Amino acid sequence: MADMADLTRRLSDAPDPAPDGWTREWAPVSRVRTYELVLDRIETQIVNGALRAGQRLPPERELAALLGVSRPAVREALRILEAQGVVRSRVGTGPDSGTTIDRVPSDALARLLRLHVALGSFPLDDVIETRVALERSSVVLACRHPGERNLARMRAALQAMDEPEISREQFNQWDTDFHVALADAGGNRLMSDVTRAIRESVRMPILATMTAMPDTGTHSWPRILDGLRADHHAIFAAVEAGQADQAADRVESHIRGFSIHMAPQD
Amino acid sequence: MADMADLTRRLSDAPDPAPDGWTREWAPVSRVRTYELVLDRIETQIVNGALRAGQRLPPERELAALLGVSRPAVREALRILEAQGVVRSRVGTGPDSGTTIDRVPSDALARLLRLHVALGSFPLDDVIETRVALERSSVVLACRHPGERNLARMRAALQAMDEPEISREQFNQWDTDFHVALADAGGNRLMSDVTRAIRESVRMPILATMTAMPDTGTHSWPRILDGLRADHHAIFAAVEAGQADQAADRVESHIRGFSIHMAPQD
DNA sequence: TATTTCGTATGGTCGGACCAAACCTTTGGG
DNA sequence: CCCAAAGGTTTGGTCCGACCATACGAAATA
Repeated sequence: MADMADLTRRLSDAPDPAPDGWTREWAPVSRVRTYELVLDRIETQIVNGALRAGQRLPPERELAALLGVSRPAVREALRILEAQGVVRSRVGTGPDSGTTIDRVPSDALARLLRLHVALGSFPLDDVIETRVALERSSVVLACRHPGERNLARMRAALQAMDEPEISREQFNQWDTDFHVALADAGGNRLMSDVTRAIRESVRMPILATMTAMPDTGTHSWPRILDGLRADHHAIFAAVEAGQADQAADRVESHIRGFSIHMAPQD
Repeated sequence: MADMADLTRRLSDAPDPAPDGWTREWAPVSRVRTYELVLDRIETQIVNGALRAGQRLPPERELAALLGVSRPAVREALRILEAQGVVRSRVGTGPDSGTTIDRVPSDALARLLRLHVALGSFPLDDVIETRVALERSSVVLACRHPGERNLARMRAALQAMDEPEISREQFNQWDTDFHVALADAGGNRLMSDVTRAIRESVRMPILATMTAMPDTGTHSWPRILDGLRADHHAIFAAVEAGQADQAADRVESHIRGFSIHMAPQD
């Protein structure tokens, strides 16, 4: 509990900042919601380094009492931290029980981007452009030390995507796996997490584009499919051979090549 | 309310998926928390496109009744969406009141990354590497259409950083502004938001590094400061002149050059 | 008509209660 | 003495109901 010292000051002790020249009673009421105060307090501790991965927070009831707020307020703050992959709550009395700091950012990132891509917070072209930048860098890193495990994942995805009767859904799934493995092979956790989040966030738009493709003709799905397969094999070959520049260029043209078929957002 | 059709099915109506061969009563109890069900329901509507930016959600009480859950459960889900910049809640009765869908991802991204960088979810080297990749791309884009407004922000930051007696804190602040303006000038919202989030997430580590620098000697703060100033002016000149490759290289060497002074994470 | 007042819808906050899970302790039998 | 069963304790999960504060809109009033 020594590290929790800052949590023991009641939130109400923090004086409201009164704007210059205004009397205290005419100062704007605190429109800061209670859970935000709790959140700020915990986040400050984390940024200060007082709270570290693996550490336990006080029980909800105790925390609420310490901060002078209600349990729902504490819970709302903890829910947010949990959704951010910063905290994990477990019932019971064991050493793993209660609320502890843990760091699992990738799902949180993916959720966040998925929602905002769906909402159109980011133009699709911007997402594509960012994806190109990140996957280029990832693949360059991957060419140095790909790691047999990630290479195996890519091989499995390649083989699955070569299946003659593969559906668009299945292809899309394996394509995601391929690119995620590629990003992981780069060995950069942040780049990999963001890349995975972006790839997953465009999964639905990509699937919609694939589904809209006709079964015959120049821009038919079978033709596109063959092109994508060839792209993947070429990218993989370049990575395996350690040809960074070539791999990066192939990834870029692969992504851009498909994206021209995607309709702009409504 | 037509769009809310899917929200009118009570959550309890969804049958628990019983594992194959297991009788219903021996099936594992739902360890899925109630707020997650609410969250999934709303997120699905967003991804499906049934809920769009600007639309209003039903009042909390009504939503709770519709879904057959308690108001705290609904509130926890809404708090998470609010922390993700997906939703905004306002009291009152006006047209802007209640909970509406709005999209402000940048703060949410920044918060998320800041916490995870502080927690060491990402090695500092990975953060630097990602920052290089994104800022290189940003600056290349910025060279095409910088936009007078962002150029002006950069000029202001440059001027402020040239102040002879500037403190490390102030310099760090203006440096952040400079890089954020640079990212904005690229015109790519996602890249800009992620870049800003990353730059802000390393603000504290960078400040700590600056503060640890001695006042005299080869690696003293005054010398480093002069180098950083020169870097910024060179980057700005390249952007203004539209020399994309040069600008990108200068940004990269600027970031890497300082990062070698940063201690690895504990 | 303009202004004030009051009602109403809505989120914000709280306290309390009970449940369920998980571990720990005690108890009792062998 | 050991081990299994039973019960206790801690902790998060869920819900209910109440009350407050805000902001708008409608009704009453000058």
